[in-house]
Order: sequence, then structure tokens, then C-alpha cells
Amino acid sequence: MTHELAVVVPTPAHSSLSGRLSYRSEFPLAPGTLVRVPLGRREVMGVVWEPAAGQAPRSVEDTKPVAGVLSGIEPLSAQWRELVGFAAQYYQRGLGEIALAALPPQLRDLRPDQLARRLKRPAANAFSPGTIAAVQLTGEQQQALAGLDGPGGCCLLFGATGSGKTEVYLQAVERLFASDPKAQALVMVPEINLTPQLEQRFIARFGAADVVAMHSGMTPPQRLKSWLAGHSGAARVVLGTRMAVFASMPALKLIVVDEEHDPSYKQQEGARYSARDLAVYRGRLEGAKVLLGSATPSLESWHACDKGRYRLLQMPARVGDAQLPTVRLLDMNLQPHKTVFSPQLLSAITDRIARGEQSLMFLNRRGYAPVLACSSCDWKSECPNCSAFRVFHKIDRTLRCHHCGDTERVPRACPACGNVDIAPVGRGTERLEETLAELLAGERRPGGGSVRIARMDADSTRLKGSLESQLAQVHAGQVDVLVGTQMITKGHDFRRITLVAALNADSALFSSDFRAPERLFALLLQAAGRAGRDAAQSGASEMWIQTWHPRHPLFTALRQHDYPTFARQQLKEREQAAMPPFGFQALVRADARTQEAAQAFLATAAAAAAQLEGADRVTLYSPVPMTVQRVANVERAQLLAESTSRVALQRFLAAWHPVLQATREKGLIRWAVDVDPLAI
DNA sequence: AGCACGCCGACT
DNA sequence: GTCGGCGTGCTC
Repeated sequence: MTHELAVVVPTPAHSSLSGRLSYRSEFPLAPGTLVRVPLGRREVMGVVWEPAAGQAPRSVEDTKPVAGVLSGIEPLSAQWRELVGFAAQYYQRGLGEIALAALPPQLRDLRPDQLARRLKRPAANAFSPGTIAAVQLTGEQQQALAGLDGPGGCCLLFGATGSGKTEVYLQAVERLFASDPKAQALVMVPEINLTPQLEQRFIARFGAADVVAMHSGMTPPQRLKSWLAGHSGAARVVLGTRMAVFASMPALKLIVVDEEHDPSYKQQEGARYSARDLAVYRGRLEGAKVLLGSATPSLESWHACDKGRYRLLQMPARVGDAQLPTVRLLDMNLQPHKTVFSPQLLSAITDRIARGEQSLMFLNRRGYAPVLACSSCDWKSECPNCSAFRVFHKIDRTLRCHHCGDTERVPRACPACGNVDIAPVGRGTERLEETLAELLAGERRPGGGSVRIARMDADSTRLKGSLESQLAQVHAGQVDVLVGTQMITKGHDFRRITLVAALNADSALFSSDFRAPERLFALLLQAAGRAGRDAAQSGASEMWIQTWHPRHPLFTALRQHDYPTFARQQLKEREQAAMPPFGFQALVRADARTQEAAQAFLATAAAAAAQLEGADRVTLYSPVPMTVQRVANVERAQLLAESTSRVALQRFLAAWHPVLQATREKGLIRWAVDVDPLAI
């Protein structure tokens, strides 16, 4: 007997094949079964799905038979399929695109016989039980942990930096396992860099056999192994980056999203989903508790607490009597022109050096200088392919475009007029390191040696293992001053740092992006959180901000470590402007040969949208070029859609999708919808 | 996305 | 006369 099957396969949303395809099989196959099917001239992996409601099946002669079944693997659960279905619908992507991207690549790439061999290989991890016992919780931590048991599925753990959120996560998982030995927990972190240290802590507590990691830095065999361990239930803790939100976990009972405010949870290319939002949805779907943690929650989550949708758990104090650092604002209007390090800051640094303490200088800009310019003509180091400047990297004497990767040796003389006097404009971490080294050249460490400065950014940590070794040097006290980008502000538990300084915070103050203040506040508070984590030194720990706008309300709130006041004020502004979380947005982005073509495509699609369902409740703005208008010789434009109703916006986007698909424009390369965009 | 087919410039 | 450029279109 022949069975009709609906199968999702990896086809991008562009083609009209974004839904289920019909195949036939001699045997009935349960939804969730992994299969290989012929598609055009090739064979791809697919997942059996439930048939689409109200879609007439194709005639049998139009369908091809399933080519093979991955029989060694249990079908994916109904909840997993529902999560994928929701993500595809909400973020306007193909079912198969999301489903297949959520599976380990080796499942797709391995030949059936190779896969069978992998499945037979015993998952025999040497049995190594956790060795580190739970530590005694503070009163606040105990209350937070107890609060998890309250009503409602989603809690926001609002805990100061250094308040011991990780220990709460650990004990929440521990208690879950005590009550249900089969239960599984999913723990998410925003960045790959943060997985190793968290993994260590979880392994120390629960043993290596129970904990697996899941992130894009792993090799394909590792990823397959982790995925299978989660899917079979053998791994009780899955720890990973945003991709882990789709991990198949049959007994999922707890989801932790650490640093839930972090923009990295929102994918910025391909399927632009928010792993944090999907985690909340998944929690409801699976009946699992969701614990969002942050010292500076997203305004979305904070607002959800205001509305009673999430429960707020608070831990304002640091563990072990450690104090939060004193925030000091340094008015740059009172400094001589072109001051980089004010004398006050410099003396604060040298004081630390004399005491054998460490300082951290935070500047969110890589390279030596963002622009190189000719002093006699108007030449600047523009990228030939992008509407952006190439950044001067002095270390290897290159000009590098941070958008398209274009790299060139620094010219000896101005390429336009031949003048040899071309100079760096502005300052990145490389130059900051250099300037600081000059300023501190005369200083001595307690032992008499010269001051040691280290730089940490994406360039200095590019090689595998260099991040770890650099961190180890800092921890071992071999560094006096650490200069770096936001990479150094996240998560790292530096014990000897008592001074943090932000050197160019102002640029974000007057950004046109309405989320810029929220991001800046989070970034600065997080940076401040690197100081004084050791209680013995925390009393003298400081966060310095050099600014031209010391009276800005953002800094006033930051000085008090007062996130709630900041959030209240921001939410008020957002409400008045009907911005998220009070309004809902989606962007359509278009890439084309010319800017005109990109905008024409958007304009045509917008004009055709007027008649659609829900169009009266959605505002469509005019197409505009993107901030960086051209990248790698592709022109980019975008169009904003806004509504006060999430449901109306969703309905409209669903109706608009086929219109966008049918819109033809010469020179158009691709387009994509970005629902709940982080930046506009 | 792949992978075809399809119609125009520099090579054996 | 062919090899190959990437523009357009299809895949149950």
C-alpha cells in the first residue's frame, strides 16, 4: 500500500517551495521521522510533517517515493515540530529551512552507512560524577530559587553583576534533577566565548556524562554527538548559544537564558529569529519553566514583568559583601583639547598599578584608527566595495574593511595626490594600547618591572586558543592594564580588576537608533560589573566614564546602578512613540545591483500591499537606504512596517509574503523579512 | 540554495 | 567552430 507523506526539505523562503512537499512511501512513517528524499536532481534530507490542513494532496503520479529512512533515530517530537512551525510562521521563513538548520549538519551530509556506524558507536563517556558540591546560597539567592516555584512559567531573574546568578542556575537544575531524575535542562548563553567556562562549572557539578555543549564553534562530529545525546535523553544538560533553542530534548523541564538582554540572541542573518523569545514560547509549549537572567534586562522582558506576564525575581546585592563599583563621570569639557586619558584617570590607573591591582580600558572599536586621511587633499581610506571606511590596522600595516573583508597594504603615500603625509584619524584599541604604553612608560610595578599592557579584541583572539591564553594571563596577574572591546565586558570573572574605564561612550548617546540607550546602559553596567568582583577589593573599585555629557540622564541612572529608574524612563518614551514593546515592527530588506532597484522593489511591493488583510492596521514607511548603504558592491535598502497589534502585523506579513515573492525587479538580488528587528 | 538550461565573447 | 560567463527558472 502506498502512503502519502508531507515532508519538509531545506528550501529557502524565496522559492515557492517553502511549505511541505508530497512524497510517497510503501510504509507509513510517523511525523518527525527523518528521511532522505529526491528533490530535482539531488537527494536531500527532510523531516516527515503532518499534512497541511486544507491542502489537496497531489495526484500520486506527481509524487516521488521517499529514498530512505534514517531509522536509527527516534522521530522528532510533536513539540519540536510545533516550535519549528511557529518560528517559521512568525519569522516568515520556510518550514524546512528552519527545521533542517536546527539539525546537526552531519545528519544531512553523512551517507546512510556512515551514519549507521556513528549511531552504533557507544556514547560511553567515562563515568565522571560531579565533584564540586553546591555552595551555600545567600538569602537573596535562596529567595530567587524558591521564587521559581511560583505560578507562571516564565521568571526574570534581575540580579546585579556578581550577585551569583550562575549559582542560582546550577541549583535550579540540581533541584530539578532531584525531583525528576529523567528531566533535562537547556541553558543558553549569548556568546560562544562564554560556553567553555560555564560548561566547566556545569561539568564540575553534574559530571561530564550529563552535560553537552551546542554551538557553531564545534566540529561536525562533536555537534552530532551532542545532538544525539540531547535527543536520546542521555544528556541531562544542554548548554549552548542561540542555535541550542532548537535542540531536541524529549524531557525538557527547564530553560535558562543567561544575559537575556543580549542582542546576540537575535540572529542577524539567514532566519532572523530571537532565541530568547523562542525559548519563552518553547517553555510554554513543553510545560518547562523558563528562567531569564540579566543585570540589565531587555525592556521587553521588564515590561512583561510590569504586565504580570513574567515573574520578577530580584538579587540586588553582590555575593560575599562585595560592593558594586562607584561610577565616576569625568567631564571632558573641562579637559584640554584632544585629551585621550584625563590626568585623573591616568593617576587612578597608576594608583592601581602601584597596589598590584588591574585596570580595564573599554573602547568599542577595533584596529588602530577607523580612518586614514590625507592631509593635503580629501582622500580618505574608503572601501572600494562598501560605503564605509577601511580601518587602519597598524600591526600588520593594512587597511581592512570590517564589512566586506577587503584588505590592502597601507599605501606609503596618498593614492590620490602622492602626498606622503597621510594620518590616522580617530582611535581604536590598537592605538589606545600604544598611547597608554607611552603614558605609562615611566611607571613601575611594585616589583620594579615595567607596566604590562594587553589588548583583547576580535583581532588579538582570532587564533584558536588565544582567547583562553590571554584570559589566563589576566587571571594570573601577568597584566596590569587590559585594553579591549566589548568582548572583555561579558561574563568574565576577573578577580583583580578594581578599575574599569569607558573611553568613548558618547557616540551611542545621540544615535538615531531608538534602542541605542538601552544597549549602552547594558554595556556600561556590564563593563562596570567586571570591577571589584573580589569582596576584599570591591570597596575601592571604580567605573570611570569620560564623557562630554556628564549630565545625561542615562549616566545619572548608571551612577546609582539604578536600572529600574532607567527602564521606567525609557519605557515611558517608548510608549509615547508607540515603539516596542508598545508597538510592533518588521523590516523588509532588499539587496540589489543599484540603490534605485532595491528601493523600487520595496516601493512596488508596498503599493501592492494596500489591499491586503490587516493593511489598515499596519503603517508602511517609505523605502530608505540602510545605514551602510553598500556592502561588497551590493546596494541595500529597507522598509519599515509598524503596527500597534502584533497579531495584525503577523496577519499582514503572512498575506504580504506571496506579494513580495511575486514582485519582480530588474537588478534585485535578494530580499528578506526581519520581524522584531533590533536596529532600524 | 543547488542545479539545470540558455544565449553571447575568447580560445584550441 | 567549442568552453564558459552568469541571468532565469524549477525542484513534490
